[in-house]
Amino acid sequence: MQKESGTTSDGGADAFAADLLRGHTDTIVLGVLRREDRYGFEIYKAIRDATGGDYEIKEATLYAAYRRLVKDGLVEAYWGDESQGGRRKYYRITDAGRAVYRRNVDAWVVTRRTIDSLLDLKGS
Amino acid sequence: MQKESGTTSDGGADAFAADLLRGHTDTIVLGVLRREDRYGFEIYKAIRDATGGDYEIKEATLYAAYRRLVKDGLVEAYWGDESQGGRRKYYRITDAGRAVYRRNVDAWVVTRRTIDSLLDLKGS
DNA sequence: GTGTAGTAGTTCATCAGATACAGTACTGGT
DNA sequence: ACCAGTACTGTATCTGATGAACTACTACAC
Repeated sequence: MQKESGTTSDGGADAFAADLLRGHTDTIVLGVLRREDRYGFEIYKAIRDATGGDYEIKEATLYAAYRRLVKDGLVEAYWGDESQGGRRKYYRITDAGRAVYRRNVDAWVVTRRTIDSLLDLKGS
Repeated sequence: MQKESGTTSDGGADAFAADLLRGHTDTIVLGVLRREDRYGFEIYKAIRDATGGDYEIKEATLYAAYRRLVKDGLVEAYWGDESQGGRRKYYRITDAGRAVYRRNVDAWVVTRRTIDSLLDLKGS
């Protein structure tokens, strides 16, 4: 994508979308998987619905996150036997994944407080 | 299977630092400049102190942000006349900058709520 | 006088996450 | 048959954050 002479302050009206979630994707996925196993597209839809259209974490972003999480041993993948040709790859959170999830939630709380204080959003 | 990300056996413990602030840097800088003009290193110190060591936005990151903000017309830069060789480059937020700041704060509130709900953090 | 540390600013190469885009494959409705 | 939606994958590209190195001045010590 290009800037299109983006000096106009309006050019970036919707440009701040999902970059603000950057770095939190893995934690969000772990959060979804915390309760039960889900398959990839299901997680995508769950997040898409939960964000209510405000943000949308793109499929490619999520599948990259799955790959990362599997590589790091935080989730395990297995193919569901839909047997009608459906090929759903399910993900299960591991103990290591739960530990990282808890740690990342703590980190998120700190992050939230940090940004709030930097933006002076205590009670105003 | 394995958890260690492979790069460093122990480095993962606190490796989640400032990437979580990613995308918010510009807004944070605008937030600092909202009240009064500041020079680069001063902003750096202000943020470093405000984060209390939890995170630290690196100098290079901030100077890159200043460049970006100036390029986009959200802040203006001018040299302070310290006249003792001191070379402090001050930054002043523009009207466009204030507008973007307000918009980004709104976006942050949505982001915060979004992540909170995805992590199921209603009341913690 | 030299050394060292802190202040202040800048440039550059590199990394990693997010995304656009393209592709494969199956299913259900018209 | 066609098309939209489901479901998964791969790759190229963009951007922000960072490490590292650099210039330059001041202050304090030895």
